[in-house]
Parts: sequence; structure tokens; C-alpha cells
Amino acid sequence: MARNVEFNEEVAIQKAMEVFWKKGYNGASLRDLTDAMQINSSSLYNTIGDKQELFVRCVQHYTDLRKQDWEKRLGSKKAPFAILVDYIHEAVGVIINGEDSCMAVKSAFEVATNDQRIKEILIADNDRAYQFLYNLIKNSMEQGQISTEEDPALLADYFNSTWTGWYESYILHKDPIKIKRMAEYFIKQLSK
Amino acid sequence: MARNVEFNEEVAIQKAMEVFWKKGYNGASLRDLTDAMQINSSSLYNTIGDKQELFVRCVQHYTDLRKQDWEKRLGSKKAPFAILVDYIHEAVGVIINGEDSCMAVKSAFEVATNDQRIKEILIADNDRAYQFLYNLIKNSMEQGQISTEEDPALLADYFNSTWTGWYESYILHKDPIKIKRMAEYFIKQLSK
DNA sequence: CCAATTCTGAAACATTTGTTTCAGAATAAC
DNA sequence: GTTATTCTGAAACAAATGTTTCAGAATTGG
Repeated sequence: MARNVEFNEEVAIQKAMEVFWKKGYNGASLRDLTDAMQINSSSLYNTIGDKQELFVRCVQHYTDLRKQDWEKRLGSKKAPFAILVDYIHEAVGVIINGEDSCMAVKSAFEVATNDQRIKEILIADNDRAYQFLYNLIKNSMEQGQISTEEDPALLADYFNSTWTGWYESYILHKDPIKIKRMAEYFIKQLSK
Repeated sequence: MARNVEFNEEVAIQKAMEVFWKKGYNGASLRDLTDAMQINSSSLYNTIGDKQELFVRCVQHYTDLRKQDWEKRLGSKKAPFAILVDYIHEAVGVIINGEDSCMAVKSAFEVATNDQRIKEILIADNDRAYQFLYNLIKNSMEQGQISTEEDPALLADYFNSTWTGWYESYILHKDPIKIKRMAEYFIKQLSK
């Protein structure tokens, strides 16, 4: 028996996420955030909590979206190796066309050392990325598209981390060719 | 005919660098910085300038140190391939034993998108890293330790970026074995 | 020693920060 | 329609931010 929350929380989190993504945790002010979310700070503190809590929710939301993407890809009817190669190509597209790098990577470098909760969310995200890659690599080996010479666990870890550096490269050099060549090299290394 | 600057500027920059390195640009406050530098803010503004200028000087200093390290390594009497392998191993050591990741990488993700001057310093640093690697790879090819099958430019780019992801991996998982295995894999890929 | 100049320390500055307050608007249950 | 509860908007909060001010200390060259 009372008034209802007026704003759509999911939409508001999405908007806040975009601000944090672009400006980072310390770079985003409460005003920046509430402006984008189109709510008053009292509403924010009443429902979601303080700045840290909001950030946690945003990073969680970001990693949820990635999780959904991986699940969707794994549910595809294509061959594992085709899914993997598609994923790499689309990942390259995200790097080249996106304008704000990866929020998980940025957050890892900015706050994961000091904020345990964020760190845990990012670890979970990283573990899911690893599982996604591991399964595809393992299955591709069984189907003969990837040499069984290497440990699939190592390859999964390796790509999971390689991939991060491509973001840095693109921030500095803005050179799509460079990213594409590195991706091709990686795929070639895998398949031979 | 006037008073001299009391503090040692180089020492002060070094101290400020450590604060920025640990806390990031936005996370470090002017008080944090002047406390570490042991100078008054008026002295800072009189000699070096504002916070941005100080940061520029710190990032510059950081990249200068790296430059010196590369030059020293290139001046060594060892074979190129040995220099390269040593460098990779020591780089792994820095990741595993350091507690604050790489300042150049952190800065790239936090501010390079918005701050053109920082971006330029980091690009120059990246180019030097590239040259260092490129020369070693090229010479190792000529001496037969690295297969000439691949383009040395690609390999240099590739390692330069791969390397960044190892930092992220270590922030999240704090697993030295993981980093070491990836390094070994990279060296193996190179040499075959 | 004097004069000119420059540096330092402490305090103050205006903004911006994250957060709280509270009167009034809105709604659900009765 | 009343009542109880909860949400919203605007304003206010103290603390922290980056920066400036300025009196006095220090140093140099004459």
C-alpha cells in the first residue's frame, strides 16, 4: 500500500553502465550518472544504493550480456570450430567499431586491485569466457580442425588474455589491419 | 639572483609517478601527490604545473625508464634470441612480482582515449617496444633460431599486445603458473 | 650588506564531490 | 475516501577536490 518506483531500473542501469564504461569508475560523477539515468539521486539511493553499489550492478549487467552472447553461440548448430572462428572475427569487429574498449578490461585495470566485489565479478566473467573457449577448442580437436598437440586449457587461457591486448593496440594505433592480422595469425596458429 | 628550488624534481616526479601508478589519474588526489612528493602545492604549480602536466611528466618518466632498459638490453653481447628469451622471462617476473601492473597499460585504458598528449607518449613508447622486439626477432631469424615463415613485424606486434593481457590475467587470478605457461607457449611458437 | 628576485608554507579559494534531508506527490489496501 | 506507506524533486550537506594567494624566508649578484 504505497507508491511504486517510477523509473525502469533495468533501463537506468543500462544508462549508468554506459557512463561508467566511457568515463571509468573514478571519472564518472554522481551527476553524470543521474543525468544519464534520468532520476534524482534520492531515488538512486532509495533503490539501488551508493556509487559503489551502482557500479557493481553495472559491471554485473555488462558481464551478464556477455554471458548471454556466449550461451547463444554455444546453442548454434554450427561446428565448434566455425563458432570459434566466427566469434574471433566478430570480436575483432567489436574492437574496431566500438569506441570505448571493453568495460571488463578497463574495470580490471582501474579498480579490480582495490575492490574485491568487482574483482569477483570479473573473475567469474573470465572463467565463463575460458569455459566457452575451452569447450570449442576441445570439440574442434575431437573433430580434427585443431591439432591435439597443445593443451586446450592453455590455448583457452592464451586467447582469453591475448585478446585484451588487441584493445590496447587499437586505443593507441586505431589500426584495423593490425588487429585483423593478429587475429588471422592466431587462428592459423590454432589450426595447424 | 634569487632563491633556488629546494626539492629534487626528479625524485619528486618519481614519487608522484608511484602514486599515479597505484591509484590511476582520477584516483590520485593532489593531496596524495604532494604528500608523497613532500612538497607544497604552490611549489608544484610554480615549477611543474597542474595535475595534468604532472601526470604527463610521470608517464613520460615511466616510459623513459623502459626506453633505458631496452637500450641496455640491445647493447648486450648475447645473441639476439637469448636477449629476447631473457626479456620475456624477466617480463614475466615483473608481472608476477610487481604489485601494480603496468602504468603504461593502465594509463592507456584510463585516459588515452581522452587525453591526446598521454596518447602520444604511449604511442611513442609502444613504437619503441615494437622496434626492440622487431630487431631481435629479425636478427634471430637471420641466425636461424626463429622460423622465417612468419613476418617479423607481425610477430613483434603480436607479442607487444599479447603481453598486455598477461597483466590482466594476473590481476584477476594471481596465478604465476598460468603466466609462465603462456610465456613458454609463446616462445615455443616463435622458435618452431 | 643591499637589493632584487624567487621559492616555500599555510591558509584560503571556488567548485565539485558523494550523500542526506524532507516536504509533498503518488499509490495501494482498506 | 481515508489512511498508511513509499516514492520523488529540489535543496542542502559536509567533505574533498584542484588551484591560487600572499607574506615571509631564502638565495644570488652587486
